[in-house]
Amino acid sequence: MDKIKVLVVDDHPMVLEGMQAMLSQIDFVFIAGLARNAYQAMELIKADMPDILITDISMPEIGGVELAAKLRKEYPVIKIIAMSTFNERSLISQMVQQGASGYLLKSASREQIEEAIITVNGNKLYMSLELELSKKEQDEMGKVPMLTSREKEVLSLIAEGFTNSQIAEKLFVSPYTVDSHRKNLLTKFDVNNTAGLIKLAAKHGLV
Amino acid sequence: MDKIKVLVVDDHPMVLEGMQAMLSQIDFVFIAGLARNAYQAMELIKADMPDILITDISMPEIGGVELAAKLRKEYPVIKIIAMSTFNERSLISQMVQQGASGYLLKSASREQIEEAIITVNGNKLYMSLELELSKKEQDEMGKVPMLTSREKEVLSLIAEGFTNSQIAEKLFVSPYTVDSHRKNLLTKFDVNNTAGLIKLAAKHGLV
DNA sequence: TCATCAATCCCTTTTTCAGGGGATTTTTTC
DNA sequence: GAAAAAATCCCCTGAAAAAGGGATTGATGA
Repeated sequence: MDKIKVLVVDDHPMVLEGMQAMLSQIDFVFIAGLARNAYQAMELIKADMPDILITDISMPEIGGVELAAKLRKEYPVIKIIAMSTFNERSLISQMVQQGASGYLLKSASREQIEEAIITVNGNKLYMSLELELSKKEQDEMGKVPMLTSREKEVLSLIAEGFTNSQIAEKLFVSPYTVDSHRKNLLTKFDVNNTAGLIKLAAKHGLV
Repeated sequence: MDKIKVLVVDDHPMVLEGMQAMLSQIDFVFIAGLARNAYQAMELIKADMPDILITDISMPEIGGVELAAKLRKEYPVIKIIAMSTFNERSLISQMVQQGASGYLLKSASREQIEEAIITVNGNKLYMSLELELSKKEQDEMGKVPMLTSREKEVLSLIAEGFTNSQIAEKLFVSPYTVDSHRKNLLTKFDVNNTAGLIKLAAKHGLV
């Protein structure tokens, strides 16, 4: 078969170099280019359409999520593999929503990268093993209730250390209201104190 | 002059490959070896003493801090450059205490790595530019009081969501004692509630 | 040896939070 | 247009945390 054309986007030179080194060890992969940001990536795509784009999630200016959104509209053929460090798991769902077909951790081995490329090229979803760890975690992900927009606001203010009445002032509502939101969060997510709420905020990328 | 012998330790293959690629572009550097963990590193050091060791801070089993401590005792001649991602800044002081002469971010460019090696080889301290950002931050770092070992224990338990009396049980002390530690933390670090304490715990890598 | 500091323990008052119960009004959604 | 969901507001109780005070022991170090 033809070689699979892969484009890599990451703002860290070390990751870019590492990716290049590892991809060049895979014989069915052709490195279509290396980009340090979304703009460069768009140019390279225009010049030479890749089959797969491997992109970091968090980059300055235009992040991976935005880039994926753009590509889905303009070049829906390109498959996207998102890359992130361990501590950015909360962004997975966002990325998948934006049409990413794969998810790699930056701690991935050459074998995992290879597997991801093959899987995604075969129009299947690839999830890094470390990501789909325990069934428990998956279940938890599945049953995580949605945060309403107001709850997000309140939760992030709680995480910043404001008291109910301070939050009430900021949002121009009664302290009772804020307390209601707080209590809803406690019951909805089955935690029982502020510490739990802050963990929650972290999980949802509100800190 | 002779080439500088550099050994790299990191558990992420991608970083290792990236480092190798970038270091091989520096003509005065000889790559003494690449290790995926502290054990491998110790073996490679025994076989062929490097001038400089570049090590990740957070690795499974034996972390960079422990490795640095070991090397300082057994091979005090080896200079150490610590490497970390952005979000592990709190560990800098620990690393420097353990004798690290340099600090690099994983987002470093080839030029920065080169500079770090030259600086450290000349027996000077190298700090990544991004790390010495604002004076404000540095000042804050400077005036951050130390955590005693007991305070660390208490703080991490607070961050896990335990109440004072639960913590008291775990540590076999009176709830009053736990409360004292809590109050000391609040005043020492100038925060005023649990949310602030948890941020603190995060800053110190206790979560 | 004296001072300092970590770690321990005790008490009180005020504020905030957790958990329980409701109710009303918008805003979505079917 | 009716039903469901989100956002708002209110009250009460008991538990926990915040903020203030102080005291004792033991180790460390100047």
